[in-house]
Amino acid sequence: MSQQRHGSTPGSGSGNVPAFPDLPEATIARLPEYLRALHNLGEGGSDTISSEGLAAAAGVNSAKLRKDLSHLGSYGTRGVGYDVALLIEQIEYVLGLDQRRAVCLVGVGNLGHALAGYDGFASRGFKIVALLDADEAKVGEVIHGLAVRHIDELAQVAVEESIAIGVIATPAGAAQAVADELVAAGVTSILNFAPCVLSVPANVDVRKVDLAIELQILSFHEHRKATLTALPGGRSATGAGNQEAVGS
Amino acid sequence: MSQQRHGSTPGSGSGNVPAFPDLPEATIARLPEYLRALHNLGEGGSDTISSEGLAAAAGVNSAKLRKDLSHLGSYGTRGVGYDVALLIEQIEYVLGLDQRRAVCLVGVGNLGHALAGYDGFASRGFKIVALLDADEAKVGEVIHGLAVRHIDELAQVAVEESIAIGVIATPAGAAQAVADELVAAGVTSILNFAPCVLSVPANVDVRKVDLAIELQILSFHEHRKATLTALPGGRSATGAGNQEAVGS
DNA sequence: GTCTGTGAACTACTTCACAGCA
DNA sequence: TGCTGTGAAGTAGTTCACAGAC
Repeated sequence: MSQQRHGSTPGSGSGNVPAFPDLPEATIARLPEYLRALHNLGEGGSDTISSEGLAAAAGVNSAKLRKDLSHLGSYGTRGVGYDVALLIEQIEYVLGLDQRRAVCLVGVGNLGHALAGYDGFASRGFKIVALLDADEAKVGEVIHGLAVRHIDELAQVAVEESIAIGVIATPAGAAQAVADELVAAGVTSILNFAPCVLSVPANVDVRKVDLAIELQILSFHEHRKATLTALPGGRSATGAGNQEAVGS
Repeated sequence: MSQQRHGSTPGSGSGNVPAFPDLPEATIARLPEYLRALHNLGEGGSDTISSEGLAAAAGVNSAKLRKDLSHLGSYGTRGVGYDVALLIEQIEYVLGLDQRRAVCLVGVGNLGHALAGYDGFASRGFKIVALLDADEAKVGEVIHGLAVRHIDELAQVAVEESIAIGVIATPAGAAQAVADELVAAGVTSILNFAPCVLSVPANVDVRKVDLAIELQILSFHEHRKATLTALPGGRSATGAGNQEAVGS
């Protein structure tokens, strides 16, 4: 959150590895969107794309896009645009997508089941390599080609499969215990679908997705729109912000 | 961020409807968290809770919580804390949860199937009242007590069931067409799980959840942590932000 | 002329620190 | 005294507008 420094070398001019850019959180959250848009454009055969065009494809304004990309370094050409292939490569590098990251999923209930088979993970470089559950009745069940193992095997699985990211899809009551076990097993990134706050050490990153919260936020806006249009001085229904994207 | 006025009457002394508070987006996104924490506390039997206590339960700091709640009005007592029941009622009112909002889900594939059965919706006041899909093979299938109907019936369903929120869980290629149909049917809030940008009129609110993006953000942080600890001058793994919550 | 990269202005959000009420 | 509510200060993020490379 503090200073932002782009691609140039850091103080202690070290090797050939580009210094790791210190990107604003908001930028990081948008890079995956740009990447997806670029992949779509790449399939369309374009070699280069203007900030205006890419911004439109990603649903942001062009000034924001240019500033975001400028944090990665200069990969555009003035008067021309950005080289699609080069930019894809660069964003994938920064996001760490050039290395395959193994994911384990804990909790194979209703939601976990769907996540286990979600195409979007595999198609974007993430592979679920282990399914775990506390319920003995589920252990052994094969879901999308992977057998469910018992949660007690977590530590062993984490080592065997070099788990990078743990996904928690258990009920809220079990989530903290699972998080503790993930942390103990050396996992430092957690995606939490359980509706609860997790407490973890400072070096562990947690992201939370709560589907009901999203609906509640929409509900607020419905309520707001209804109230404003019903009010005497109410202006036309053309409200404030729409198209809020998720991401901290 | 203009005026904040609590439950009392608005300027143009109209009816008994309290003026609708103009809350910052960031605050809105946190209200559901506070609500969940309050419900947990309420079950524990507490009548009042301090900002410190509620903040801890919701995973934020207490100054932020107090400022957020102050936007709703004064529902705390200095020297004591907040009345749990009163605060729950107030937050539910603002979020529009006192009226039941009907949800329709379009796309009953892998993910849609899970969403149809997701407990978290029902338990927090949202009822999925219709399932729709373009695939004739799926039409008629009963999922969690609800029969799948054909997407062409959308307009009819929207009226019959007074749909307030549409959830899109189709593949990316179909999402824009579905969004257009939802808008045409008068739906003004959309939750989009498809990995694509939707374009909608200004009065329609869209929120997007992209599960792969969440993983990519975590991947970035994994990459960052790995790079920093590997660097000569690398500081200890105790990184910057963790526990990022989703929400714009 | 075109379109990127970026200082500067602006807006939104967070945190501090304390006045003031119970 | 204890704790809320809130101005003021600080920080992060966005948008503008234009210099400068192609």
